[in-house]
Amino acid sequence: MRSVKVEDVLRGGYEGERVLLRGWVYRRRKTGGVAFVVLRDSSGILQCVAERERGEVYDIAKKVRIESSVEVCGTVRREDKAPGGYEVLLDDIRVVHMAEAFPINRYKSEEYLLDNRHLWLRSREMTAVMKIRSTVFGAIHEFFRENGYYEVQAPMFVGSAVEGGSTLFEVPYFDKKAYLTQSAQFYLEAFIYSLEKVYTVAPSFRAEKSRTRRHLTEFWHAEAEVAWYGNEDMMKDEELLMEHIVRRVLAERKSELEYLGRDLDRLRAVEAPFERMRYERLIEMARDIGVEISYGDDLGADEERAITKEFEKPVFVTHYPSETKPFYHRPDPENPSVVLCHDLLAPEGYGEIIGGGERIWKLDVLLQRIRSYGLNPDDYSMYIDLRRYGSVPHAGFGLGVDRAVMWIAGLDHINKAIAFPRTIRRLRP
RNA sequence: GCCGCCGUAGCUCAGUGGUGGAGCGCUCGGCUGUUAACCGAGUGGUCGCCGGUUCGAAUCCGGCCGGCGGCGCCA
Repeated sequence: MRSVKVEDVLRGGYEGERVLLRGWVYRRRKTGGVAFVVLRDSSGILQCVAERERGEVYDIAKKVRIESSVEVCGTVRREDKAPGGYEVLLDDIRVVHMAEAFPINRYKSEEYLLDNRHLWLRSREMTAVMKIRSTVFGAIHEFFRENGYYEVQAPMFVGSAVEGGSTLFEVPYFDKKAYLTQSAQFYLEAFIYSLEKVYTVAPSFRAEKSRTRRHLTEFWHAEAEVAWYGNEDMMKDEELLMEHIVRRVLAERKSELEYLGRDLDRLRAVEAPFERMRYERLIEMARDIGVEISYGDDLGADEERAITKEFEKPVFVTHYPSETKPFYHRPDPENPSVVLCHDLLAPEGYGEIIGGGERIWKLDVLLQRIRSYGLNPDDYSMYIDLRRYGSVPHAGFGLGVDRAVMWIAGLDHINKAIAFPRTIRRLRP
């Protein structure tokens, strides 16, 4: 007999029929006359009933431990008292593996769940998040491929820094030192001279000793770089990308969002275009709501939260003072003290999920910038070289995919958005 | 890097100077339909580690280790 999925039974497709189901024991309850085994598979949970008259089936059902793997056979019937409205009256049950006492029970701390993430992964909550995450990654690839981008791959081992400020993880590399990449950007810039529109989805590593709910040391980075694009061109693709991701999740993962308690109307509001706001205006706005901040300051976490709570959908912040951004951003020809860059801030206090902008494409300007930032041009020889042979205006961006998942799923911590989070204090499981 | 908090049974916690506890889990038994079922019995400990104070330390003091939350830094 072919096995069926829980979700298909719950849709009513097998009412009155005998079915085979495979899965894990989610809950077990027993009374004198019947034993209930709630079965979990990748598609949902379903109540199965064993009646005492069944003898051996009942004896097994009342003894099987939570999270044991089982194969069951029985007849599907409607039952209003069962979760989901259907249940299976068992005529056979086979314990594939009797689980040891499962260490996670009704009482659980965040810390314990992180220590046991390999087991907590099978919870309904993590399952919902992982399904949403899968849809987000799929939607990213879908968007880029439908819009003329080529997918490329950049190295994870690098010989020197990409951005000056961020901290690098150092790893032994034979008789040399290597570093783990913090961004594929410089490599993507090399690809635009042949492929013009490129993207990559890969991990980035940052050795920042950040202790916040929005930071991972290893995070998934969706980055793109496009020849002949300016700052505004790039933002147009980004808002369409974010709209596409959110629409996909709403279309395919509604029940998972609802399980997580996400307010769907907040996501339905995410439609392009997004507002563009100059950094200068943002500072004024921050002052209007009582935040003490002066021009040239980078936005603190409190300020960012306060401001993004004012918005219904993501908002672009542009034209930051050049000293608050990395050296490679192109200065605004109309006001060289600011750069043609943008951050995309997610609403509801989630904050920055994208950083991007137009790159300096003229050799002399780039060399002058590198020097004025106190950096060594030798460390950027490849990057500089790209400005010597048919340089073109171009722009790019990087999306923190885990942050996007956190926002879309409405999670309160980024470590709930990734299966095995790596943070300053957590390297296992 | 800075500030704050926590560490006692497999899990969640109570115990704040005098013989280490409860609920859940697990094991056994009971109950004719449960909904994180319920009832009864049993099981379960390096009180994070090291040192100090004391007649006596889970409890007070010092150091260390591990973790959590927040800030700064960033996607």
